[in-house]
Amino acid sequence: MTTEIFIIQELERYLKSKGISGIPITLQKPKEEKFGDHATNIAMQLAGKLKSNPRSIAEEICNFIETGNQYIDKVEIAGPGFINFFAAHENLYEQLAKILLLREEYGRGEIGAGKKAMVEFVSANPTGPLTIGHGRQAVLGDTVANLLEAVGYDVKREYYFNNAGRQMRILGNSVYLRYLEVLGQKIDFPDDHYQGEYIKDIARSIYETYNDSLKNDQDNPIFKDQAEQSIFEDIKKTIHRLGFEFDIFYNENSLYETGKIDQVIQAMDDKGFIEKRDGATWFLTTKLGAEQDRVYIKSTGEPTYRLPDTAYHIEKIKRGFDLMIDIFGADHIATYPDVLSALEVLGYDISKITVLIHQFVTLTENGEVVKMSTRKANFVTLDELMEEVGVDVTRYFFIMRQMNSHLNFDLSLAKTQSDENPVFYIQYAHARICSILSLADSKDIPVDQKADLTNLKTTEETNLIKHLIDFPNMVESCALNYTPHRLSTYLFELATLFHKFYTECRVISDDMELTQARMALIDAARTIIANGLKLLGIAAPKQM
RNA sequence: GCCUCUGUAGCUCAGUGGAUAGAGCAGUGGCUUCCUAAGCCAUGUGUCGCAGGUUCGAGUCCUGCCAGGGGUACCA
Repeated sequence: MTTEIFIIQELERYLKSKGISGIPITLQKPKEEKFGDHATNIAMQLAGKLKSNPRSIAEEICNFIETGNQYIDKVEIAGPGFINFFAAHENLYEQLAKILLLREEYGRGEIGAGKKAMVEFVSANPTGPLTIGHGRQAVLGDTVANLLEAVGYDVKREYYFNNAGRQMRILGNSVYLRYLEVLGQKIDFPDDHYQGEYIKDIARSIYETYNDSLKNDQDNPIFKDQAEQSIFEDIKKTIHRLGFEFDIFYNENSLYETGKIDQVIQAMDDKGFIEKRDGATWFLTTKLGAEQDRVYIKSTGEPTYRLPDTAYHIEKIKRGFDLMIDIFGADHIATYPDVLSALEVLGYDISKITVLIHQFVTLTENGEVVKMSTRKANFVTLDELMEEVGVDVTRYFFIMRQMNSHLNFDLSLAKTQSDENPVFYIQYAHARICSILSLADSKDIPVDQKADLTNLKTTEETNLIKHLIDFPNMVESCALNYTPHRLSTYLFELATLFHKFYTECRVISDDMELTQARMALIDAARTIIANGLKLLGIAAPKQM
């Protein structure tokens, strides 16, 4: 039982006694200390309903609920009718002890227990190395998955890809042309082909194996296949370096092989949403209120992305997930509504599908915008970025901003001023704690599980405790609202509170009781920082 | 044109319909016989793009407008 839960129960008891229902009880954390630890606006919400003024309702509530116990110290009415609750310290200590008991498990929840979730992200076709744009999506997807796991879901990370089609043909031909170049032929390399240096590397490795035996064999699948294999290997290495693995690589091609694509067309036709026109097959989205119809199969016989995507989502639904998350970049914002509406036409429940859109990363270096494109060669790869600034900084930068804001990644700043980065500030708090604990250890002062926590009385100490015990709420809120960036903000604030505590309160002193209590406190802080950083995929170093 | 994201301090950005809108960076000045100064403290900065509306209460929700990003292909 926490103070928060106690307050909510008391307020529910009050509403019940008045025979009121349908009023949501919301607690908020006041920004200022003088307004207590929790506040509710319920009196103001009730004012209209009870035809009374908020302050007198608030007074009635204050008299109704029990105070002076282990949960609430006192209650005050303020402003237009806020009821401010001051948490009893007893409960703070109780929650703090819980952190030390549960350790790595503290912050984990049960909301998703027994449910299966899948997060589909990155999903870049194997035409080139992962770029910084993919990096944001990779970190976002992995962190969302971590958060869902933390609240109990069984989560699969899935990468959907297509190794057929026009782009892949161009990729194969790009390799072929570079291969001819290796053979000393002068070639005319088209603009729409893949310009990157990695294409030349692949061509050279083909030359090393086959010499010039393929020079008149432009259509040999070896060019595309070698490129795909080599590029995919690199992509997997990059992902591994970023600190996670995909559970499933789902090949779009399998949907053709098993006839799933044809089944979608057939089913859509049965519902009357298909029409052949101008040699193409159309999805009649105008029947659903759209401005124009969309092409399913081009006159060349090739499907557009909508068709396989729809088949893929049907498969996802059939695989029995309770929650399906798609993560797309802003350039795909127009692609998913067609897929979802097709699923609805076919009678599938799309309420379990959540589409998260993230905005682009703008890369700047020396104040200038660096344009990124896979086909043109002037991109900075995710690998190069990690090389420059490290994995921890990379992950932190990508997660620290809300996903639908445009992320400005200042490369020169990340390179040259990385020691002023907030991620080091958080890691430093962790390292400092480890340092104190190891010093205590060398003096034969162990962390005592039975330390008397009521010795923690200063403002710095109680502020730190209050923030620490908010961690489970934070994790749950970040997971359910898909706001992973808030976890980074939370950890930054936690580090601030710890550094302030460190400055004001000496941990190891002659007062053994106080020393033990403070060691318990910093041990709890270390645990929360480590748990939080783990969710972000960032290391918690013991020393820096 | 239509759809969509964004607009908050000099810069980069937080901000769950609540109380006097915050942090980092940049600037200035201070703090270390003592557990890591990668730290702490002090100092100043706002037409929350503009105009209406809803509400007891709006940076937050709604409408319109302005500016920027991204879509609006028989590309993905």
